[in-house]
Order: sequence, then structure tokens, then C-alpha cells
Amino acid sequence: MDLSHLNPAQQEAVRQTEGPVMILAGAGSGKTRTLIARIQWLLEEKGMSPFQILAVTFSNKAAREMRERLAHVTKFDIGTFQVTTFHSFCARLLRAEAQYLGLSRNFTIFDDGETTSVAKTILGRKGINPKDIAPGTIGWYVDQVKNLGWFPGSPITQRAQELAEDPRLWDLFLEYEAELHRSNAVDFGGLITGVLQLFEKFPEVRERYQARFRYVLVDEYQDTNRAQFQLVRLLGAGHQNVCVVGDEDQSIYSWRGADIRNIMDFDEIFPGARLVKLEQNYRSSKKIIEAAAHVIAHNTERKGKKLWTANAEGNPIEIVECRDERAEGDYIAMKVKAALREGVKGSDMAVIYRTNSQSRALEDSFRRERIDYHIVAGIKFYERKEVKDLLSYMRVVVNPKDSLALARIINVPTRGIGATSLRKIEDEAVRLNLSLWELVERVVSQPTEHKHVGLSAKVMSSLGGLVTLIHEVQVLEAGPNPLPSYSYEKLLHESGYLEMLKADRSHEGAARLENLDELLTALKSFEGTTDTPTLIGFLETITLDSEKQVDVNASVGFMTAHGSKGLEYLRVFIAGAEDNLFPSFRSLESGGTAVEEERRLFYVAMTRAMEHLTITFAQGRMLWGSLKFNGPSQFVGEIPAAYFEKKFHGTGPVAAPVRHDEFDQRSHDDDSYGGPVLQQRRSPARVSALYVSGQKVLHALYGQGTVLESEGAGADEKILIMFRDGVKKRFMVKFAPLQRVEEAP
DNA sequence: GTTGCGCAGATTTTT
DNA sequence: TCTGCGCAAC
Repeated sequence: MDLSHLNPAQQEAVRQTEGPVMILAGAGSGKTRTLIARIQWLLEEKGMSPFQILAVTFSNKAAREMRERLAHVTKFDIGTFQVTTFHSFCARLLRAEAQYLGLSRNFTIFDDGETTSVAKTILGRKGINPKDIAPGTIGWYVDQVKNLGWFPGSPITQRAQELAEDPRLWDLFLEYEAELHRSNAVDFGGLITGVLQLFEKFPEVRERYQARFRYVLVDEYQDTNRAQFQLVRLLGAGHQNVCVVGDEDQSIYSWRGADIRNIMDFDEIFPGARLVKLEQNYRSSKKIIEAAAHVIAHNTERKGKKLWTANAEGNPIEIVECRDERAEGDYIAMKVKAALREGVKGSDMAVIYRTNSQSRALEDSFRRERIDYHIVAGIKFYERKEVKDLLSYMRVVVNPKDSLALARIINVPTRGIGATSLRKIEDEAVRLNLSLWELVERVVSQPTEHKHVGLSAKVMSSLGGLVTLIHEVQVLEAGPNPLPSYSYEKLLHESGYLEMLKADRSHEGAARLENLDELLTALKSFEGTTDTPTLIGFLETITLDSEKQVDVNASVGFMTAHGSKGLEYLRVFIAGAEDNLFPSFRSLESGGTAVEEERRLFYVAMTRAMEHLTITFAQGRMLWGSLKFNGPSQFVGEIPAAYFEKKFHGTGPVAAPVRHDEFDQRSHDDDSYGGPVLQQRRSPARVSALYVSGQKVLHALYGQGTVLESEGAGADEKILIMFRDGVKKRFMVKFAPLQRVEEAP
């Protein structure tokens, strides 16, 4: 096999197939290309079959991409590659071996929201006020425990208990686990720990999988948690052919349980591990790579990698100080527009920010300038109410023990089974130690024996109808040719859900109908991807792969820094590079490693850029209802002066010009950014108000208007303006891009 | 069973 | 300032 398209380090990463290997792959160092070549090498030079190689990635998107590329460069069919996410891999394995753990293979996977719902139920049952222990706290604790790799009988039980800040948490956790088991359900973390439990308790099962997967590859290794690490350890325990690929400088998910120790301790668990460093960057210009390298060098928790590039010098990074978030948005919109005119495609540009809430001001600017954009990883389709409702119907069909799903739909659409009736049913179910569904079935089939439950005739008949519908769909699904889309339509029509939505004449009702159409489309497309489509398969796909489908949109991408990982763009704008925002105030509060993680995040954002990088920050920003003056991010201060040029962007001569005595030199490294920054404490009080009502004004964005009210004076002056289109807006005079217009004589 | 108000809280979110 | 939620009243 020809490896001449790879550099020497990449070639080593490909050839070093035997024994443990850790590849430290810097940003843009051709990691995926190398991984593809490595698998290809195993197939062609080592004569492996695709079934013998397990490659684990973090996102479904990454897995899909890798499968596609492999199918492209090898003779094997795309379906043969064992390239999946940790979670899908474990889900599939658990379904195959479910009986060992007392699960049935149609178990439901609970997402975070459902975890919280179960937590709520438990609190109610235990009579604990949710204000005392928040359901979210239980969810958080559950997550922690499972991230560590805990399972019943695990040696780390004591450590898991010690994690609890409240002594009651451990009991609540056990109760939560019991409830999941009763529901024949597994949460995200439980998918991983379930496999750990299986492997620890049943060595014969473990050995089967160890023998099957002769080579194990783990991508995005820096983001693995302890549980996933244990899984990798167990899978590789025999042959030791474990290859992990990661970049400690891009570890940005420690808050989700990712543990950097997995990188630091790799050679303790896998002695004699080879270390290969991919340090040549092929993505970005010298200016960008070197500036990013300077920033990340401020971190102490590193294995030490020196990223370099043979690419051209490139353009200096642009650092732009803007008056406020609005000016920031306008600046970026202006630059994007200019680039579009030059012929740069929208899809080659991205705006990256720290928090989702920042997108609003940016979107406003883009809309005003009529620039197409799309938000990457925005609202999740499958979390919409109507979609969740229908998914719950499907879940009840697939796994009747899923009481959460049943409780959700038992009165949707309304069937007269209100809170009181539901309570009666639940109580009786608990009393007889039955699942909700089992009890409902009994009540319907033997009404006389359940008279004491006290359900009205109306409720009884509603329940009867529901049971019949679910049974009918179950029969369809168990039949020789199940068709999920047909089952779905039957549920949608016969449950009365469709009718209910059609009765809703509002705009929202129409949108919901559209979403349900989209769900049908998703089902149909799912049916196209598999020979044996079932509802179980569909439910699993969407729970574990909630990512929005391929964006055919050719527009500018808006995304959080987290969301930008793994992507690249010709031009990148990082907005909101201010202390307390990026790094976040929380990280600054806790300091140390938290700030280092923010720095890695900033580094990830910087290294997305190929040719142009613009970093903007605002002097003043509206945050949580008040104007905050945070000053530029300390990370901006870590970029040496040789790599950037500095600009200002305020809007106009304005009523309240920023006076120069308001600027102050900030202390920074001598060779780095030390630009003027508006200081809050010295906002000077002006003696009088600048505007009185009736005054005609010209606003840079809204056009002409008339002042209706004015209050305060000096730096605090606020005015209410009515614009020509009748829109009223309130402004702080200090920041509004306003000019007075004198009346024509 | 819906609507509305008051209050708390307010990062990041591959699965 | 904005949102999402829990509870109270129609």
C-alpha cells in the first residue's frame, strides 16, 4: 500500500499496528486521513476483515464520515465497517447480550431530560421537596457516578459514594437505578457501565469480544471519561492492539466527565505504548498557527507538542475593539458582506462564540444586512413537544414497561384521564408491584376485579381504546414485515393526536403538523438505510444521534466554540473575546484548570481558521440585564503583537462621544495587546441631559425617529424613541449610534 | 385542562 | 433582561 501521501510521522502512525499506540494529533494535522490509512493498512497489509477492527469516535457525524471515506478507498461495503460511537457500540452490544443483565433487548434509552423526570418521580415518592434536592442534582450525580465507571458490585463503590455532597444522594441514586430497571431502560452513562458490568461479571462474554476485535482504535481520546477508558482497557487487555488518537490541547469536555488522566496515564495501563506526534498543521497560515501556539503555551497541563506549518505566512489576525455587542455584530456582518462580494462562499466562513445567547445580537446584524446564516446545532428537532409525544407512543409499543413514556401520552390527546386518575393508576401499580402498563392492561381486561381502583366509566373506556391501539401496533411490529412509518401513521391517526393538532388553528399548530411530517420523513429515510427496519432501531438511532442532518445550507455558520471542534473555515470570526465571557466568569471564579480548559477552547476556536482570523470584543455588553465592562479576554493578551493588527469599531460621532480620559492602559505583557479599554469606574457624570422629548434623531440602524421620553443624565441618560415605522425602542444615550437632526427651517 | 403570573436563575451539551 | 418553571385561578 502506498503511503507517499503521508508525512513520516503519519506513516509511522499507520505502520505501527502492533501493541499500544498513542497518537497525539495537533489541530489540522491530518488526523482523519491518517486514521483512514491505518485501517486501510490493516485491511490490505494485515489481511484483516472489517469486522475485526473496531473504531470508536465520539459523534455519529465523525463515524459516518469515516465509514464513507473507508468505503470509498477500500473494496468493502460501507455496512461492514465497525466504526461507531461509544454509545451506539454499547447499545448494540447490550441488546445482543441483554439477558445477562436481566434486561430485555427492547430496552429504552433515556436521555438527560428523561433522567431528570425519573429523578422528579423519585423525589416525589420519597417525599423530598425538589427545592431541597433539585432533580438536576440527582441527574448530575448519576452522571458523575457512571462517568467514573460504577456498576453494581464495582470496586469503586466507596469513591462513588464520596462524590455525593448530600448523604441522601446515594440512596436516591440506587432508587433511580431500580426505577430504570423496572422500566427496562438504560441511560446514556448506563450504556457504557452496563457493558463494563457485563465484561467484569461474565468473562466468557468479554473474551468473545476481545477475540473478535483484534484491533481497537479510539478517536478524540482526550474526551473519553473513565468509564470509556475502562471499556477500552478491557477490550484491549489481551492483544494490546489499542491505538488512541487525541490532542490534550483540544480537551474541552471535562465538565462532561472527560478525564485528561486518560492521556496522561495511557502508558501505565498499556506499558510500552508507542507515542507518535503529528505536529505539522496543514490547515492554517503561519500567523494563525503560531499565534494559537503562543496562547496554548500558557497552559501547564500538557504533554507538549509543537504545532508548526509549512503554509504561507498569511494575514495578520485582526483584533477589533467594538463599542458594544451591536457594533460587534455590525462589524462582523460588514466584513462577511465584503468577503461575499470578493467571492468567498458563505459556507467558508464561520462566527464562533462562547455562549449561545451571544448569537442574538449577531443574528440581528446579519438579518439587517440580509446575509444568509445558519446556526449549527441549534434547537433539537427531537426535543420538540409533539415529536417527543409521538416518540413516546412508539416507545410504549416497543417497551411497554417504559412508564415514563406511558405517563406522558396517557392523556395526550386528552382522554379524561387527568392527574387524579393517573395517580390512582400509579398507586395501584406500585401496590401490586406492576409496571404502569401491566396494570392498565389488567384493569381493562378484568374491570370487575379492579373496581376498587375507582376509575370512572369514561376513563375505563379511554384506557380500553389506548390498550387496543397499542396492542394492534405491537402486532404489526412483531409481524413478518414491520414498517415503522406505517405504525407511526396508525398511532398518529388513531390516537386522535392528529385530530387534536388539526383543531389547533394557530400558527403553532401548523408548525407542529409540519414537524410531525418531518418525523415521518425521518422514519422513511430510516427505512431506506436498513433491511430490517423496526421501531426499536428507529428510536435508538434518534436517541443516540440527535444531530441535525447534513446542512445543505451554503450560508455562514454560527456556532459555539464547542460546536466548532473538528470543523474548518477559510475565515473565522471569534466574537465576544472578553474576560468573564471567554473565559467564562465561572472558570475565572474557580481559576486554575478551569481557565486552562477555557484556553483550550479558545485555542480550538482559533485553529478552525485557515486564512483569516478576526477576534472581536466589546467595550460594553448587555449581560443579564445590565451593561458590563469586562475588558478584552486575557487570551487576547497572550497573542504577541507581531501576529495581529488592532482596529476599533464604534458607531459614529454619537451624542455621547467616548472621551479619551475614559480610556486606560491595561497591564499586559509588553509585546501583546494593550489597547485602550473603557473603564467602568470612571464613567463621567454629564451635567445635563442631551435629549428632550420631541427632539428628532437619526439612528444609524433604525433611521429617523422622535424622542418620546428622556430620563437620567450624563452616562446614565436613557431615552425612548419612536421610529418612523412606529417601532419604539429604548436606548442608553452613551452607546446608541444616534445623531440629532435639526428641523428644517 | 388551560392560561397567566411571579420568581429564580442564567456556560459549554459529541451521546 | 429574558426565559422557563411551578403553582394558582379560571
